[in-house]
Amino acid sequence: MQDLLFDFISKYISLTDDEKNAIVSLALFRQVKKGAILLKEGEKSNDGYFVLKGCIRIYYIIDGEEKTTAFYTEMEALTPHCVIQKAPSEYYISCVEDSILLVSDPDMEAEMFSKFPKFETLCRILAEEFLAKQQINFDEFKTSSPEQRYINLLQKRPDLIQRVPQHQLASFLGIKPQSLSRLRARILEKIKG
Amino acid sequence: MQDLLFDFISKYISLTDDEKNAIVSLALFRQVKKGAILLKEGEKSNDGYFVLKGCIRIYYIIDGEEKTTAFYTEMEALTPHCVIQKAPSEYYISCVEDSILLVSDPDMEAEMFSKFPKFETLCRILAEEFLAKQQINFDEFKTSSPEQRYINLLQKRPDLIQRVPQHQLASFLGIKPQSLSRLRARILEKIKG
DNA sequence: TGAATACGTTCACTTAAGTTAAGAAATGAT
DNA sequence: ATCATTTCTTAACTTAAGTGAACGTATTCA
Repeated sequence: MQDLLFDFISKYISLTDDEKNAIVSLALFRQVKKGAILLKEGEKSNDGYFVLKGCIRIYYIIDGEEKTTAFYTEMEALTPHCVIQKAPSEYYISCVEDSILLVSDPDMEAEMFSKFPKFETLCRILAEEFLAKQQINFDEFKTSSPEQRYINLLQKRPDLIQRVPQHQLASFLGIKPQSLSRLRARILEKIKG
Repeated sequence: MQDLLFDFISKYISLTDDEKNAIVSLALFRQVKKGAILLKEGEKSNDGYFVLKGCIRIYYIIDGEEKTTAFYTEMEALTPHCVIQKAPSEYYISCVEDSILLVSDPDMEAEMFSKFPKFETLCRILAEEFLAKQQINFDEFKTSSPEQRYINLLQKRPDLIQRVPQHQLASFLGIKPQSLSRLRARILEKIKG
C-alpha cells in the first residue's frame, strides 16, 4: 500500500530511504467503510486526506437535499476548506466505497516541512497542479451543457459513472437526477436512431 | 505600487528588507493597455501574472464565440495552465482595463525559492488558499441556478458587474448574453412587484 | 463627422431542465 | 426470504435557457 504512495511521489520528487521512513513514521493510514462520514457540516477538523484506494465525496445538504460536488479517487488529495480557513465546515465528506486513506494535518505537515524542505516543494507542486486541473474542469463546466458534461465525463472518468450512484452524479453535473435519466435516454436514442 | 505587493505578502509571511530588495530586483512590472492580449490559444508561455491594478480575463474561442471563464483583479495571481502543463495554451488572456501586472516565470521562482525558502512557503500557502476558494466557487456554481449565481455575484463581487461588459459576464455565469438580459429584467420585475 | 462595428435589450419560438408524482428495480436489514 | 428503503426511470406539466432576428444605442476609427 505504501508503495502506491511512493510511486506516486516519485513522479514529482525523489525520496531517500530516510525521507520515506519519516513519512511512514508520521503518516496515519486509515481504513474506512462505505458510507462512513469523515466530516460533517458545522464541524471543525484539521484532517486532510490522500486516497490510496477507494472513493470519497464532498456533499452539501441544501434545503434538505444532498448536493454532491466532488469525488476523490485513487492518488487524489483532499484538504477540506475548513482546514485552510480554520472555520466550521460547510459540507460533509463521506465514503462512497470501502477506502484506504492517508490522513494528514497541518502540525504533521509543518514537522515534515521543517525536517525535509523537499516535502514542501512537493506540496506546492501538487497544489499548483491540482489548481490548474480544477480551473480547466471549471472552465469546461461553464462552457458546456449538462449533456456535453455527461459525455465529457464518460470519456474522462468512465470509472466514476460505474462506481457512483446516479443521483450523486447528477448534482456533480449540476442537474437533478430526473434530468440525468432523461439525458441518458436522449443520448441512447441518438446512438440508436 | 510595490507597497501594495508587500502589504499583501505581509498577511502571510514577514519579509526582511533583504528579501524585499531581492523581490524588487527580480520582479518585472508591466503596464498593459485595455484590450491588450497577454496570451493566445496555441501559444506557449512561462509567464504568470499578479494583478497589482486593473483586471485581466481568461477566455476561450469555441465555435467562433468568446467564452469568458475567469476574471483576475487586484491582488489576485494567475498562473496559466500552459505554464504548469508545459503545453500550448487552450485559452486567451486579455486586459479588461489598463492594468499593472507583476510578471513571473518558473526560472525566476526557482531562483527565489533557493535563495529564500520562505518564498516557497508563501507560494504554497497562496496556492492552497486559492485552490480552496476556487473549489467553494465551483461548488456554489454547481448547486445554483443562473439567477442565483447572478444574485450571488452582485453580493460577492459587485465591482465586476460594473467594470466588465455584460456579454463577458454572461459566459462567466455559464449562460448567453440574452439570458443574462432577461434574467436581470426578471429580477427587477420581482423587486418592483 | 459619418459609417461601421460592437453591445445590450427585446421578442417569438424551440429545446431542455425543474417539479411533482408514480411505479419498477435494486439494495439492505432482519 | 421477505419487507422496507433507497435508487432509478418515466411521464405530464411548468419554467427558464438557447436560438435567431430585429432594433436602438454606444464606441471606434477612418
